[in-house]
Amino acid sequence: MKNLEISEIFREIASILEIKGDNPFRVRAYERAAQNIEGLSEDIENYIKQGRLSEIPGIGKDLAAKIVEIARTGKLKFLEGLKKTIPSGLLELLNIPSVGPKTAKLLYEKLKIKNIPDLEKAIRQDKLKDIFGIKEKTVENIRKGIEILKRAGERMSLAVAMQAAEEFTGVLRKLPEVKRISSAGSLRRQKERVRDIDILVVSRRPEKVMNTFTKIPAVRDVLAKGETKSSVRTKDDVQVDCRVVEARSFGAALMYFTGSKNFNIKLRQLAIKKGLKLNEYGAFKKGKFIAGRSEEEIFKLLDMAYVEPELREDTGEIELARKFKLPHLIELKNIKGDLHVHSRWSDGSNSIEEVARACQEGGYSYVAVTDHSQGLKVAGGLSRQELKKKKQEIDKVNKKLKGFRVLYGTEVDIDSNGKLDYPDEALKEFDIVVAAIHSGFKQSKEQLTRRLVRACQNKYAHILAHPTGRLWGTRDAYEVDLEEVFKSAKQTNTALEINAFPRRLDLNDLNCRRAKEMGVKLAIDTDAHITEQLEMMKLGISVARRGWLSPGDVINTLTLEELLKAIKK
DNA sequence: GCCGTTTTCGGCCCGACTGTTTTCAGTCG
Repeated sequence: MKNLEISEIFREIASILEIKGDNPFRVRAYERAAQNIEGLSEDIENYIKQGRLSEIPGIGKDLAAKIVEIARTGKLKFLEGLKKTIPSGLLELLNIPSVGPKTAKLLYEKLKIKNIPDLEKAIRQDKLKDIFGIKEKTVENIRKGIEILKRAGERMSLAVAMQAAEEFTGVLRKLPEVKRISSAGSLRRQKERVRDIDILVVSRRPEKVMNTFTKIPAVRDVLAKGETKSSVRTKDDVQVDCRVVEARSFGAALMYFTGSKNFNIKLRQLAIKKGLKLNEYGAFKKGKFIAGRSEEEIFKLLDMAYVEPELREDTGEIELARKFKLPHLIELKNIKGDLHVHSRWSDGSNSIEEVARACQEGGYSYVAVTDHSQGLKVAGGLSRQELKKKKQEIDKVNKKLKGFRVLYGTEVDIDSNGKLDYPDEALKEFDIVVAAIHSGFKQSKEQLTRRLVRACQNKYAHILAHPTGRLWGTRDAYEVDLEEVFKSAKQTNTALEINAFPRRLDLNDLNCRRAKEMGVKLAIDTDAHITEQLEMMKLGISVARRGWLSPGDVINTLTLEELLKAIKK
């Protein structure tokens, strides 16, 4: 996949052109192209091979040629040339909050500042104030910005963002002045990583809300405080923005604040074509307010279907919404069971009965207890002897429980050649076989692909778990030809997993969408090792929704009888 | 640099907040 490589290059070009003061629309063209390529669910090499590059929005003749050049040579002459025109460190200045292209350029031209260390030195020597237009406050903001940049590591996970947001909405919701409140931004779009948190409030007393908001205990710095909009940074280095609007603007503001940016831009363009103006206060015709109270109202006005927040990335959803052909997205309540859960039999913490009762209380009608296989000693993998005892325990629990079924399962290891860790005569005894790679991540792409394909071809393997092996913060996805795996999964009726474990979320949203396009069935599982982790199903649902999945694409939305029929190979 | 139900040229989403200014440019989302 060259998709990310290409979008990185286009982003870099955009940054350089911006500093150089090039046509801002040209800059945006590169940014837009970068974003659209990043959002593709399909390998861009397929587009090249089939001459379909111009189908990608924002890709014209010129950018198409550049994409081909990068794919062929791994480089782009245009960028190499551009890089020579400015010092390489200058781009990193743009990462400093409050420093944009104009300031970066100014710093370079007046003080020959080429990178962040230069800038820090200049601040220490009090040289910035020599520049016309820069005074005490600006220097202070830049100094703080550098600090923030150094502290702020990566984006936070969706799970952490949900919690952080609750710290703020929980307090604000209790104010009598707050009529409505919602989180927005990438959190509402349920992206797997979130940079900052946006909160939208309806109130007639914005000053009260702003005062409370900026004084919430978690706040360390107030970055900006206005009449209707404020930004703070928490002690955990999370930026939180809060905006107050009137009730009649709630829908318009929610839409605007939810984004994505490209989605908003396209909708506003659509509005213009219809003789309307769309902003965060509403839709206006000749300056007169005509809609804005709810998002639904605005979509209706634009002659399109409601677009779920998770789809708002401008990757084809707007066009489908205008034809009223959007997929009906899966919801948490559609899930009837978890097909990948560990018990005390291997490395889990609960008995089978505890797992079963927790699942039943959660509203499920089945769960597959899938402990590790014999080869995975570190995780307490089960010998064939132990399997027999485990099966007996499951039978016992099943007799006890009414209206619920524990499925006899395993998470069987896929060895370095693609063979499964139990022989077929053991595998065929299981109700559910989940197969997964746990070692040999550094093998070649061909080897890894072959392993997964061979696992699909096993007659008794029902699900491929965490198919790309990524563990956020620990290791990247291993090299694997997913298109090949998808093809094989489709042919052999093997489902691929969306592992809902917060550090995994594997498959991710884009891969998930591609899998669906190729006709592959998915399973959303938590891989829970203690019953509390069963809750993580909601994160898997987020991925699935961002991956355009409907209930029909996911096998664990089926009833027990349907499921057991559907997984037969 | 892209794009076309006004256009193949001339547009390109829109507004809040800040700092340094006496009316606005820069940054951000």
